[in-house]
Amino acid sequence: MSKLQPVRGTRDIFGDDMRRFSHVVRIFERLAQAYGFDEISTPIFEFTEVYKRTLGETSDVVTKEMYTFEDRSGDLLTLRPEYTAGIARAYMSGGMAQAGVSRLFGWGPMFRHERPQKGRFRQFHQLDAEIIGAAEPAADVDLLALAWQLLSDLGISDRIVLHLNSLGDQESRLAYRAALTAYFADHVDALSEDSRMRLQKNPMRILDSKDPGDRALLPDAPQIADYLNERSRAFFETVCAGVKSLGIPYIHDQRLVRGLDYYSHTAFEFVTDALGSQGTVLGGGRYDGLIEMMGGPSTPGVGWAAGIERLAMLIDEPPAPMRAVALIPMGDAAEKQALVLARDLRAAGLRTLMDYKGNMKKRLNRAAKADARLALIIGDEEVARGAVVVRDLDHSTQKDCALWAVHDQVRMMLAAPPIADISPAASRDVIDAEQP
RNA sequence: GCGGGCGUAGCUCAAUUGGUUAGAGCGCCUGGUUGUGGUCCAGGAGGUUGCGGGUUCAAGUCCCGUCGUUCGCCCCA
Repeated sequence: MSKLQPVRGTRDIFGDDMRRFSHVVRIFERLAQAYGFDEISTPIFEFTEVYKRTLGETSDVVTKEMYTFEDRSGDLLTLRPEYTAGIARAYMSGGMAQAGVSRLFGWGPMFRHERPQKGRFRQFHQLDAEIIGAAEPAADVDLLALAWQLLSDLGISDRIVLHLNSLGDQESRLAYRAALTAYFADHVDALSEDSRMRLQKNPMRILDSKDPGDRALLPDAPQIADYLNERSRAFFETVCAGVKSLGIPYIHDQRLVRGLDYYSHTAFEFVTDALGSQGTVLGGGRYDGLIEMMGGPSTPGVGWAAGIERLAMLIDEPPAPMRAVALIPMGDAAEKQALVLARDLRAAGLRTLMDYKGNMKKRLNRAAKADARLALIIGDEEVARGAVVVRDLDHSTQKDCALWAVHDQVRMMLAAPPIADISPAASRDVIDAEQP
């Protein structure tokens, strides 16, 4: 292999991968519109402070995963590792706060300097949906409904379960954190090395440790649910009730915590077992403290992000592109005519392929390989009498057609069932009936 | 950032205990067919065996490094 390779953890997306990718994005855009979200696009880099302040100094993203660099004017910039902080920043700098509740969606590349694995890249892409300015649990439910419908429309919801938890408000969280710290402090000797670090930085993360020793301590550990204050408990119950009425299957996963500092109340992940250890396909939660943390007015918010690559890996075959019409001009005069014909067919929205070289056999061959449905053959004879041969590549039938009637003829033949939809016997009949 | 597996043609894979000119299928190109495709037949192109070093008379094969990839840890989409 040559040195011309993409940077580690990045990749070119084309062919089947690109079709899957686009399909995911298209379904998302359509749904987000239906749910009343407005599209937003934010820069793929921000001042480093935007992420440092909001994600938490001790988070993995900030301590070891950011692509940070100094630009020519000496500003410290970071390629966005996630979408929410950038959108929150845009919300403030764009004066959206005056407009009341903002329902925003977007998608694009994210960058994290991690060890690549299946379903994990250094440049990856996320779908993102946020509701900023709504403090009500109904907003959380609304967002979960969008997420679930997305997974359903992609045809993958049967392989995915919603893990739902509440981290409570600030008060609840601090109380729980204190209790948790006290509990684990009594068992420091039994903790793994990683978890001893977590105990210092973010004790809640010990809860989702995979270390057997750590896990043995969990059954007796304090549970977040027992530390939720009345407000937080009511909030969570409303969210759960909404999820239930929507018929979204979920489990209350008390060990679900999120790595970023800005989360409160609702936290959730949609998880599949089909992607190895990268099972989370969509995740998010409520971040009531985020905007204040960034220096703005106290503003509630909820949101989620989904990995496009991970979703694309889970879906079945994406829809095939439109069957094409292939133009096969033979000779100079024919080529001129084909040029105009191609322009008109394309203007009419038909996928039209134009082949430039080779004998008829090769051109027909290429047309068939490109999955064209029809071939329009124009040679000197046809030019001379103002006609075109329209060949149905599925049925191996063809018709002579006057130039002025080509559009109608093409439409008619495209409307006929493709070969896949008719029985072999019927296909033979057609050929017998129409083959010259 | 840490640990394990794997890198041979565009793709999927062969190549005996280290042995001489690294093969096959698929795909691609050309011809058989001067204007009729998918089948068939014949031919062709395509490789610094990821890269670098080492051991050896001899390395695709063994050793070291490196890059990539993959699985797990960490964490997440």
